[in-house]
Amino acid sequence: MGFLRVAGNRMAPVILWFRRNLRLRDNAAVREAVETGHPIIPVYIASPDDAGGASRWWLHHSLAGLDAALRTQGTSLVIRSGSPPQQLAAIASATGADQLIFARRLEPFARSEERALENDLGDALDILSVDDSLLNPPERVMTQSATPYRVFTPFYRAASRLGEPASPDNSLPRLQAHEHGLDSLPLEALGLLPQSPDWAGGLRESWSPGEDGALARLDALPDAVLRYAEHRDRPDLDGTSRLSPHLHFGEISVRQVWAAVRAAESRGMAADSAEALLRQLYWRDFSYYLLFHFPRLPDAPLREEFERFPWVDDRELLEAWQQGRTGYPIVDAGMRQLWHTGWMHNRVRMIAASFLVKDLMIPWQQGAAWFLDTLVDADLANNSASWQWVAGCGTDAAPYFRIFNPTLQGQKFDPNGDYIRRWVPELTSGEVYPAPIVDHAEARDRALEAYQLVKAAR
DNA sequence: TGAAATGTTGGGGCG
DNA sequence: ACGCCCCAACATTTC
Repeated sequence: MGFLRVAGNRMAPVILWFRRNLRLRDNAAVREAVETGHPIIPVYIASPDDAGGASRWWLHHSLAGLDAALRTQGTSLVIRSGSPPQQLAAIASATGADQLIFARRLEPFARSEERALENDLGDALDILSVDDSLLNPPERVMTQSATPYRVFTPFYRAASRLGEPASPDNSLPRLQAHEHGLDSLPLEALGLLPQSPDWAGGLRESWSPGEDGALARLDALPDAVLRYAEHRDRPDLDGTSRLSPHLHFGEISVRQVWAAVRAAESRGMAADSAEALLRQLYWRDFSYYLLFHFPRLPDAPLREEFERFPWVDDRELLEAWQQGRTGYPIVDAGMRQLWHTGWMHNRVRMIAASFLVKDLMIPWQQGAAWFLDTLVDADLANNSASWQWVAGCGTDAAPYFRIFNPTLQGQKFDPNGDYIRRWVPELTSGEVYPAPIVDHAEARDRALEAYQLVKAAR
């Protein structure tokens, strides 16, 4: 494309629509916008999935960080709410912009947004959507018979054969500002922060949202996950990357994470740890892949026979689980860590989820909804795929009869009890701790019995 | 990226 | 010395 810097700069501006890619470095949409040589109007439009209390808190700070970074370059983020086609059309007609650039998203509502955009604005605007969020776009990994994979391992093999991702471009791009005079909502107007009460104290202590915070976490990666293969299942040890919320909001790219792992490997991180960590990135790809190919993933079981599973709708038990008073220390510790910090160790997520779905037989969708509301890394694809996996109704092999014993899991993965004592202080303080709300052995039998109905219906 | 039930083996106590 | 039993350790099967 010709690059002409016209005196006085009368070139039509480009709209750069930020979505779940709230960073400047190694951002394909930013790169495309910069390469046009045209002035850029950075835009964010409040979206229906700006949902979930903890996630909204994060989003506020991530947007604030992006806006601050843009302001150091003499521009700023135009913040709107409403339907993207309407808002973007209004911006285009007010500024004479003739091009729109954004990173593609894979969630069902986002895809229909993008279709509407193409329909409504495709004639007036040159629309460029780029693949940027995954190692591989979801269409690229298919079976021989051109159907989507349903099981992780074959997916992983096929995706790995496509090679490693490109090296990230970690330089800070320069965005040419455009004098647009557009209205922008103050960030506060989006109402993303908790008001009264302000429950975000634990979140503030635990996290630094935004691209700077993400890069700091990435810098800490080599130390944090040096022994990932041995430590990743130990909630008492702090051996995971804690990158999930940064990745969810696109404050860093998957390529940057990949490169950081490879770099750590070349400086002494064991190969098995590096591989295990990279494998997690493929799990993330797989979740989005499943959501793309099976858009009902968030609400309907992929194994249809589970529609007849006799789930129990019990508000009191659900609340006991949510509030961390099930009487099972490892479960309660996890649920309290979640409530306090907006995050839960992955091993404990599996244990807590298994308890809800199998011991209490409460529908997995209710657990998924709670996680979406309380996790700072709340992510429709990862959350839906993981809950279906735990519930045994997903495509992957996690048979329903695999039932976690919360006591054994605690002994195995929190052998000294450090984790449970940290989050359930009454265990040591002598305060009253609830008796188990169900007997695990009985609950297990009941769940297996219920599973017979599903099997018989198959 | 389970756990419990059931089966098998082998060492050691003991009559 | 030998067979019998107990039971822990490990393996396999089942849910």
